[in-house]
Amino acid sequence: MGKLDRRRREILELVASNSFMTIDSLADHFSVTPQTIRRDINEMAEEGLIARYHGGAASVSTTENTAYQDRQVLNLGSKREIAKLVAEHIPEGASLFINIGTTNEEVAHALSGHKSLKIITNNLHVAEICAANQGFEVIIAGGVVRQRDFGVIGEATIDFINQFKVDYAIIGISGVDEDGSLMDFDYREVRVARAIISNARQTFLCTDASKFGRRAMVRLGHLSEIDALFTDRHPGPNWADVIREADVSVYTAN
Amino acid sequence: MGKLDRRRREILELVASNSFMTIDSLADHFSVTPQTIRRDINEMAEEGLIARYHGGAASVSTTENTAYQDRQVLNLGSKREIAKLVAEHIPEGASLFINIGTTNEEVAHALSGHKSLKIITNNLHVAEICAANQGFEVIIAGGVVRQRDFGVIGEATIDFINQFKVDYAIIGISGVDEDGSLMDFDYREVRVARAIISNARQTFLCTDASKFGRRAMVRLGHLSEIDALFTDRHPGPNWADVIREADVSVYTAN
DNA sequence: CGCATTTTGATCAGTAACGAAAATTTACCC
DNA sequence: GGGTAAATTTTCGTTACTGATCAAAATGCG
Repeated sequence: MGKLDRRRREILELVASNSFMTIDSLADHFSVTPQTIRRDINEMAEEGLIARYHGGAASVSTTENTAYQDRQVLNLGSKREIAKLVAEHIPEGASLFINIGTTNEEVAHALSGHKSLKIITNNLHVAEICAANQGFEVIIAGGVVRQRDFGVIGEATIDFINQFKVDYAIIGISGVDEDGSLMDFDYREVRVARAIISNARQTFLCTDASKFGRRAMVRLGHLSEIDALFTDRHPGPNWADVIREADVSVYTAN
Repeated sequence: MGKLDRRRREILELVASNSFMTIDSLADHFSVTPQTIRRDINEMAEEGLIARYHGGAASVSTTENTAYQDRQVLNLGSKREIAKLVAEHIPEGASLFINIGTTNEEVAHALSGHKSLKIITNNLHVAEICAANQGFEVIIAGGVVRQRDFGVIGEATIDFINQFKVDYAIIGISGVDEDGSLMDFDYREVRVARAIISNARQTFLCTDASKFGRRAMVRLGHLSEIDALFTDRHPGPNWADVIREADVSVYTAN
């Protein structure tokens, strides 16, 4: 194989794994001039291997995006802020459960500032994100992987979780009812969440304020079972009473 | 919510799902001038929501690159070819174990042409890839997630796997010794692999030819326990005798 | 309604990226 | 080792993108 073929193959790989590469960064990487890279990516773009743009090249998206991916970027800013706040309340060396939900995945990212944590999760993405961290011990709960959101659910999952007792449970939710009931859509997920809560010393609920008042079918529990609520802004006066009665600490991101 | 917030949120979604968007295409999409889009994406880039490039914006890769990812693109071409070959030998509706290894992840990709499969894996990436498929039932084995390669290992994993009996085991390997011994580095991983093999009706070994002769410490088993070997090219005359005696079918990608 | 603020559009000089072509180096084959 | 083709670098005029600035339009608020 010639040097040129090898380089083009590697360009393809770099573009594929970084989703976008500038001409200059590629030129640096291979110690060649930008013009050489330009010739490479122009020809590869003709073959349809990559997408050419002014200043660089991007991968041609082979996998169509899932509904989940679309949802994930929804409200990303607030989710990140909530996640940062939660991470600040988790002490070094703690053990945690983290369950399903896009906000929880942002929490996993935000926790990467920590040095040492023990994390048990039924969320494939959380496991991936945390496993990349050097000092973390990550345990994934076994069971059926749900296509919708890469959550692991089922009886085996519950049994698995019941083996552990941790300091904190990080919980997401689909909706909070007017009376403070925590609601979700899938009863199998709810059963896992209940196992998580009952095996944690403290429970943190992480959800953006838009979930307050949103309806869902299955009752997971009640605000009074939660120790702290992390959200982007206070849910509003309608909820002040319920929150006070439930004795929940509220932390807002602004 | 203002018009601006809505637009920026949609920009984020567009950039995330297309991995790269030009200024002009965004300007067209929202029927505003490029200058407006420029302002949007510059501010979003400051917040770290997207990556700004000359002529457009790309999504920020949320997971930082690991040594594993770098290894993954190594020899990608051969791995893909091997994977394609394996996928052709898996019938519709079959049940499979898939274990750790980058080649196995390519197999997971290649299987996406199938309509209906039941897949049990101790590889986080394989679970993700397969779970994206509509007709697949994916089960992840629980246990400790190894940082190196996102494999799940440990006693709990073995127990979990022993619950199942499947049609095919798709196995990767670190090295094959001169006498046909299958070798690996981590004995915990080997124990999981052994559990997988003993609970499958047929075992397929997927590995590129470079692994033949490569040394590793822990003995996983022997070629004679394998039903078929899938590789990119024949390992060479040194191995012809061992392979014949072990009664292994060899499928090469070229 | 009218004022203040925010958001958007238009202009323009400066800069970064572009392709074409010539010069140079490298690789290859006999 | 010399000749030839391929690959790469150099150079340069052209095109495309950029940020700054200011005016216009839309929006929010009392």
